[in-house]
Amino acid sequence: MARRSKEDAQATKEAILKASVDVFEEYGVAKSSLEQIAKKANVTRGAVYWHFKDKAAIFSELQERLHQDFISMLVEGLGHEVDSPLEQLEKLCQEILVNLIQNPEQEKALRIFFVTCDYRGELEELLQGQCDKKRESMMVFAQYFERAKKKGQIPEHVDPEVLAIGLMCYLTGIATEHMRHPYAIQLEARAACLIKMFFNGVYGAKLCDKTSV
Amino acid sequence: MARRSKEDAQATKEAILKASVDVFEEYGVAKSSLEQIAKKANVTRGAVYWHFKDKAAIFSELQERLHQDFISMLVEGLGHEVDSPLEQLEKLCQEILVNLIQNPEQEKALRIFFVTCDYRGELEELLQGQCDKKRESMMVFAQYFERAKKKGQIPEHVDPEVLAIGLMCYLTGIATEHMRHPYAIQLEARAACLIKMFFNGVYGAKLCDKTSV
DNA sequence: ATATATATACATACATGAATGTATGTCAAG
DNA sequence: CTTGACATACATTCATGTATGTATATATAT
Repeated sequence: MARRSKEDAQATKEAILKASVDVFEEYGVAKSSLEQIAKKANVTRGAVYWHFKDKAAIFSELQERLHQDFISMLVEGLGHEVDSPLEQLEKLCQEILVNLIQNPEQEKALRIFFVTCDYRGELEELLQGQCDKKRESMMVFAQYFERAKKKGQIPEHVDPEVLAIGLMCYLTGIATEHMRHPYAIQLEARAACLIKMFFNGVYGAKLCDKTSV
Repeated sequence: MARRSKEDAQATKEAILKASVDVFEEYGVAKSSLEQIAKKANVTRGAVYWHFKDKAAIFSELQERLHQDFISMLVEGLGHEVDSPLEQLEKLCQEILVNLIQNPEQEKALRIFFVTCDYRGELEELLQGQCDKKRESMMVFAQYFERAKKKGQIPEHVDPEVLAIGLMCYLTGIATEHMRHPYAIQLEARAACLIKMFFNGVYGAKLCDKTSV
């Protein structure tokens, strides 16, 4: 039963990660046992403990990978200058949501980090990492708004950072609600509309500036 | 050591609920043991099992109470007709966030349901209840928008329900981000501004209607 | 009003199961 | 032949649920 070349080892590690996603999603991170994960990956707990220190280590690696994908998607758009950064960002946000609906693997992963996991205890330190990653994304958002401002598409007194924060909250709110109560908000039908609502506010001129309460 | 009149019993039940909030918040719902809760409430697990079937029952009662408070706060505003329902709702939303910051007990409770808890396993059925309650709140939101529409403050083709969904997502997004990463979004300073951003979008005329993609 | 019975409101003790981490065994790759 | 890549076995912890004990409050009968 024993085969263990370098590639084989890497393959079982991937299998463990993949199995973890499924198990985490089905039972919640806290209630998933390494035994369940091992079984789903067709290995024993011995293999799991060989590749990972503990459950938190598995979780951490999954988190790392997901955020990497997400951010690279955002940054890609920044690559080429465009006439209307706001429209570009709006499209991007729609794509993010559509992607979420159409890509079950990604949805599974996101669901784990936002819905089916709490960070108290062993995972607490990983929250800091998550916060940093979000900050990265937010700064990318802010760059879009910054560009729009330079083009005069956003009033001078508006702070791009606040816009970025608002957008981030809105997106995570939509995603979370969608994943927590799948049928409730009917995201497929309403994604574009919901995003548009937000950007209407951005285009508007009555936004408050940095110094307002 | 034993005193157990009707009122005493009620008091210990309250003590258990109060202790549960603290323990849940500190360790996460999944990792909290009834022993910890009992100790914090100065009783034994016997008392806990007397008043509640299991941990899920405690959680359920906490959830029930919180949503009740929240909804009654929303509905209260509906009581009196007002010139500008939109402004009224905007103020209400600001109040909700400010309340969140200033009322630590409420923040603790909310944190439990949004951040420090996952609903897989024993709590899964409670998600349905949560969904229903949110639906209630959303319908209240929708009523505000409906009124604004009747007054011609929102274009005819706009669906109040979508507005309500968007607002709900936005609010939960802000609350969740704030509680997950307390310092990150600086809610105290930005609450009003963030809310205003959203309502700018509502006042705008370019919103999509029910039939748009 | 007093005595008695019963249910209430817990505390204590016990049995069980599940998950964890580690220690050890094993076999093929390098 | 040594180390990497696991599988197996073991010891321990810990939470849960239940069973049992018990003192008091409250209802009931006298």
